[in-house]
Amino acid sequence: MSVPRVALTVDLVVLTVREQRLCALTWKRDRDPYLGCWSLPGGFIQLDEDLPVAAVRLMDERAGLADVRIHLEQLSTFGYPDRDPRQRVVSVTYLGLAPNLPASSRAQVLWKPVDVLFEREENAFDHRRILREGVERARAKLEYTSLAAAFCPPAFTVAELRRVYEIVWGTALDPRNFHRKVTGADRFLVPTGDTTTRDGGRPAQLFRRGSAEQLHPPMLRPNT
Amino acid sequence: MSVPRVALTVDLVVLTVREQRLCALTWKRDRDPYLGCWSLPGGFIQLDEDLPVAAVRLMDERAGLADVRIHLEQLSTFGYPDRDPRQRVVSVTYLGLAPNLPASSRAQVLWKPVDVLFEREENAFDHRRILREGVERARAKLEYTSLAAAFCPPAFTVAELRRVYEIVWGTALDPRNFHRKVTGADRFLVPTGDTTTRDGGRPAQLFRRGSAEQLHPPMLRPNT
DNA sequence: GCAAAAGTGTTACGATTACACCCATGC
DNA sequence: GCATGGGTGTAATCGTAACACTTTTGC
Repeated sequence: MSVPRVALTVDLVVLTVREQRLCALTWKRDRDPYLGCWSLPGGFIQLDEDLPVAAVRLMDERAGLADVRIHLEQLSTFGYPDRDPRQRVVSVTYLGLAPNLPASSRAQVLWKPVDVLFEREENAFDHRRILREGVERARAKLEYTSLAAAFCPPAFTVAELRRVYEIVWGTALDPRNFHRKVTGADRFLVPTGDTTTRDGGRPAQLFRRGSAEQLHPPMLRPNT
Repeated sequence: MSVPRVALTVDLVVLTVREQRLCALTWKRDRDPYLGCWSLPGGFIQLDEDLPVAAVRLMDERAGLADVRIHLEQLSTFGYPDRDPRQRVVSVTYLGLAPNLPASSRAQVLWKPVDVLFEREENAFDHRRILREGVERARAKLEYTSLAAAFCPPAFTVAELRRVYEIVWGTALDPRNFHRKVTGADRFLVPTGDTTTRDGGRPAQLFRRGSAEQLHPPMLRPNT
């Protein structure tokens, strides 16, 4: 049986919160097509490699985030025929959520605020659309999962967690109600016993992520 | 540049509600591998064809549901190296939700209850896992979208819609609270002006789907 | 009349909101 | 002391769950 074969890439939407903005990891293209435009880090899969394995490998090779335990999940697969002008390329996309870390030391790999990527800079292929899907997935998942903590360092305060929600959603949240809700959610946060004054004011308790993956009840975005 | 190429299939999880059960469309394999086992309808993509286009084409060729306007959305992509014993095949999967219709007249294509497929019958490839993902997606989407109506005929009663929820979720719902909630949800249901006594008892209003895609507020499953 | 299913009213409860208020630190 | 942010208490409101009750048909 002879069947058509296509080239298959894995492309990564890697998000973090840094300097009060939601940022994505970008790769500045140094060859045609789309020379000089930003693209998402990614690459071709190998023939003996499962898709999540390829995503982890490319997170190392292209994003410079090796050995970082970050959340990775599959987004959509894009495959309309002319999305790459050279040949038929189908792309399986993955979403990664990372704490605020330096990216690769390569100048080609940079964190950029997603609003800048959406509004101003020239993008390669259909990567703006893929980025938008990743950002929307992240925004939605903060509501009903504990993934906001994936943007935080190992120990963090309730206010730092709240800032993640506020920055990703772009909305202000009441600090007092937020505190009550996240500390009351089952197995979301585990107190470390330490406190910090790094945010100023009265010392705040430090927490680490609990075992919960789903939030009961969910954190709902205002005005929806 | 030489890159590895893989064969790409689109496989379909097509669900309906018939005879009080949630059913999926199955294809009985007539050749090796997995001769005699059930599989999901699907097939290889063509080189000049977008993925959703291939899904629609296969819905016709393999599922026998041409010209039926059913909801179609992408599920995951599966690609671990040995999922097909013959060659590296990556499968992009789609979920389709259909009203209760006869499938193809081909004996090879049959509606089967999903609980039977999960528990008893021999499945080909990893199609049991794909089916499970489709069923879980459908169950989750009934909560916050208007997709339950995709299982109903063009005009339906509130009780018929409720039975869809009850069968897909496997839980009983209070008919009175359900009625209030769905008729109150913004643009979910539009009265046709007609009534029917096909369910017995007092005549029930007939509705068709409104323009809402998201439900505000959502329909929540009991006990979760 | 009686069974069956449609549809409405009502009350109790749980979660969310808005905001008053107190607490513990740095300076 | 005073500014800053951490954290608790409380009352109004909204949505839901449970269930009594009325309505309209077929037989």
